[in-house]
Amino acid sequence: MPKKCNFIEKLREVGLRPTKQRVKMCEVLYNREKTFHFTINDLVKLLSEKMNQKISLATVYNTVHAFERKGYLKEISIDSHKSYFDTNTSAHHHFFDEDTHELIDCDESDIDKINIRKNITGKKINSVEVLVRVASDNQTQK
Amino acid sequence: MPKKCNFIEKLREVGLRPTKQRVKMCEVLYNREKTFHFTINDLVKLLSEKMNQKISLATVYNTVHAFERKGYLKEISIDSHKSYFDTNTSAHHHFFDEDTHELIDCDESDIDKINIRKNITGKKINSVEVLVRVASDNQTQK
DNA sequence: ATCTACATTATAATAATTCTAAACTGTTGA
DNA sequence: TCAACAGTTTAGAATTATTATAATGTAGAT
Ligand SMILES: [Mn+2]
Ligand SMILES: [Mn+2]
Ligand SMILES: [Zn+2]
Ligand SMILES: [Zn+2]
Repeated sequence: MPKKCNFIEKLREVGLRPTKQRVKMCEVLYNREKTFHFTINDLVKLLSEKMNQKISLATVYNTVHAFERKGYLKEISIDSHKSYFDTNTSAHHHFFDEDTHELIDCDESDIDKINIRKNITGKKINSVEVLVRVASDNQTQK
Repeated sequence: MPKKCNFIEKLREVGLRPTKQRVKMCEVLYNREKTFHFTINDLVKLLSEKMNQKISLATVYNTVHAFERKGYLKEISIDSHKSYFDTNTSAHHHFFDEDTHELIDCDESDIDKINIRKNITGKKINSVEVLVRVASDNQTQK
């Protein structure tokens, strides 16, 4: 996604009408340095609090899924209880902080290339992703 | 878990009362060769159909979570929309068949040891797990 | 300006999961 | 042996995340 505000172009390119709700969502999601990991709830809060944009919950869901279909967002499974999304849509690895429930992207260099020795007959590999769960080091817990 | 039916002992060992519901669940979960990956729904179906045991849904949830707390089951995150559980409670890797939604355990030998080069300050690594998504090889789709 | 397909919205519906409170049962120890 | 208690089960209600519905609005083309 672009650095500044011509999300209108980008949306049109993939065949999504650049409505003001979608443009606002793009601004929240993509006007930032690093990739953004979020839940629907995070996003709704950001839209209503930071931006003063009231967008109906249904639209947020619709738009997130539209972006996902168009390759602007990727769903990440770390918690079976709610959906996390990621503005980094490539196959990549994560650290998951079990204290803060924060996801952190791994760089290429952080983890050696994974070598899969087994193959399932008649199946091709779509993705290989590593999840590294981390937690507080200090033994402050009883 | 044991091969035959002294689940009563095992349950007592971890401080769970060996009620008939729990013993039946143990039989369904652990009287099998390979590790078992399942959703709550799978389990309820197995209990009512194969075994002729009607167990309330609340009890199935309660018991699964009790087993999880006691280290008899582990929750697996592959799908943000429902919970999968695994009778293999060690940290291990999986293949996930995106056609059939089936989980398959990887053996030690299937994937080389993962080398993590990055570390998050103040955090220790709890687990490192790989998810390999696979799907049908034939290009039968449009 | 008009039209039309696509979007947005409030609201209802559904699905997974958890809570509640009453009835039940495994275990303990008199 | 058996009453008593704590832990367990249960049906059903409540909660939460998500999706569907159907009426209204709007972007983009003519
Ligand atoms: Mn989804
Ligand atoms: Mn859970
Ligand atoms: Zn990421
Ligand atoms: Zn497994």
